[in-house]
Amino acid sequence: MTDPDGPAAPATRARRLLKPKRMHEELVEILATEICEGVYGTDDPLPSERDLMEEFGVSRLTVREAIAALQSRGMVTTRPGTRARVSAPQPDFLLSMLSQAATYHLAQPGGLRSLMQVRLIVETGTARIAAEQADDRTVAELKATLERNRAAMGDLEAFGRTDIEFHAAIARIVGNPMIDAFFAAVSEWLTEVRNTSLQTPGQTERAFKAHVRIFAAIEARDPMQASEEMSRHLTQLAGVYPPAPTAVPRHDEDRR
Amino acid sequence: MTDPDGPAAPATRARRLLKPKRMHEELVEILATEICEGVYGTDDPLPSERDLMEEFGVSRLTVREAIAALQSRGMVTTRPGTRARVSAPQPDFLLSMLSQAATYHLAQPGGLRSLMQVRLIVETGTARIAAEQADDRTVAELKATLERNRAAMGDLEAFGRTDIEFHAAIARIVGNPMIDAFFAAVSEWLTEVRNTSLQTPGQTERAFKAHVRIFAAIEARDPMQASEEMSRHLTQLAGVYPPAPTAVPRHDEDRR
DNA sequence: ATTCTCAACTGGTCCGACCATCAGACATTC
DNA sequence: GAATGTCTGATGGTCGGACCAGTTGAGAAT
Repeated sequence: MTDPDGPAAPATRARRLLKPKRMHEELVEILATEICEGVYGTDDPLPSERDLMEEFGVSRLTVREAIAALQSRGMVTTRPGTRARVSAPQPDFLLSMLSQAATYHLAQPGGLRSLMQVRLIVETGTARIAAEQADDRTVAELKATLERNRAAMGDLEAFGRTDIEFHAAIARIVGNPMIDAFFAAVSEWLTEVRNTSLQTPGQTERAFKAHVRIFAAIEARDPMQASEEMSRHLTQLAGVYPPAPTAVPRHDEDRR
Repeated sequence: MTDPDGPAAPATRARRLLKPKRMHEELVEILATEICEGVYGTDDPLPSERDLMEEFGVSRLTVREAIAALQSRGMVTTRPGTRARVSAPQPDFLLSMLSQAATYHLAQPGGLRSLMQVRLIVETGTARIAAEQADDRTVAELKATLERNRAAMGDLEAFGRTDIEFHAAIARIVGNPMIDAFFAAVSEWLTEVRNTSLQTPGQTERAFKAHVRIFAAIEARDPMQASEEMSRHLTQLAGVYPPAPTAVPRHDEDRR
């Protein structure tokens, strides 16, 4: 970066085997580090493109590529006519990025099993805390989602949607944004799997009955019972989930 | 994108208030969607820059910015002389990106409390499963980490490190990569907080004793006891964690 | 004090140029 | 026939220049 004539000094043997880092990547690292260290706080503008070009002795393309990369990570926000500004992390953004990883891992052997185990841990723990912390208002809200779930029997799409709402309402009782985000993410990642499993004969009835028992335990402020009912529900659910998917056909070299 | 003469049709009032999307962002969306849909599988090359320029009628800069953005998200890998290739999600990469968000949220009021609650849920659940699934080999490994933790008494840095190892060994008993990743991430995010709390008089002794009790429960294959001892340990730990941090000074407009 | 104008700053996108790296086809050697 | 070397075309990395659209703030006008 301070030596624009080449990416590195004369290459040693070991250096030949490593991928030389692109200049814009170095600039990304520097700027990202400064952002994380608080040199630039949220909503602070970064230096202008022209200033960065001059300071680091690189072309405008290199600067723009670095800004595009930071923007792509949600670290900065760009607007025509003004400098890029540091942005606060957005949960939506992070979840969409995790989705790609999640989708990939769900396609690996054992991926769904791993996620269901994590889900079992988190949702049973959440149900327990919800039963400890529920008040009359949150119980009423949870009951409303249960009624909507009941009304959706016979309509698979609506049942799946209200199923998600029921689980999310339990998370909302706890009032922890990280748990809310986990619930939202998992329901998105499991969309296909859920739709498939709900088509199993009798599965919507079984799921609804489990919801009724979970609700009753939370209404009764019984943490152990809530945790056990949720555990039973998710264990039964895991039993009707499809086996690990097989490899999907690969795209060939031609585009279309 | 299909109309390179301008980003949009004549602006309506509502459109004036929205941020016009940059062309390279549209290209990122198209390519990211195609990657997620499996049009390009892992290790498949994307079209060349020149092909993308021609197909979408944009400049090379626009294409390069889009590729830089995808690379920054870890979705593609670039190499001079060959086309960008789709890469499998790398856990290290995702964790480092989540770290920025986590660090930000930990600095918000209630952030640490939220994380500790999630940690309580996940680590008690993990301890319970570990007690169910432990065999002689994994118990011996856990015991080894406990002995190293004991040997580190009096050396705060080493105690903190072996503390992490002890918790990670519990996760390893379960053998779920997502849980392993969660443990690794949280230990990183809590580095500062941990170092501070271990300086509380008597805290290393209390932590070590809790580890002994947790180990005894897992050795005895007692899930309920393991879960309870972990819950006690983390609850006590949360009690010595520092209060929410105050706002940090902002970077001013000048660079240095 | 408020509003308007304008110039400077800033980013968005395009084009052209040159150089380094890679991969595959073909020739040569054993 | 298999292994190795050479060369060429494809490809990416980086630079510079150009032009246009958007933003902001200082100064003028009311």
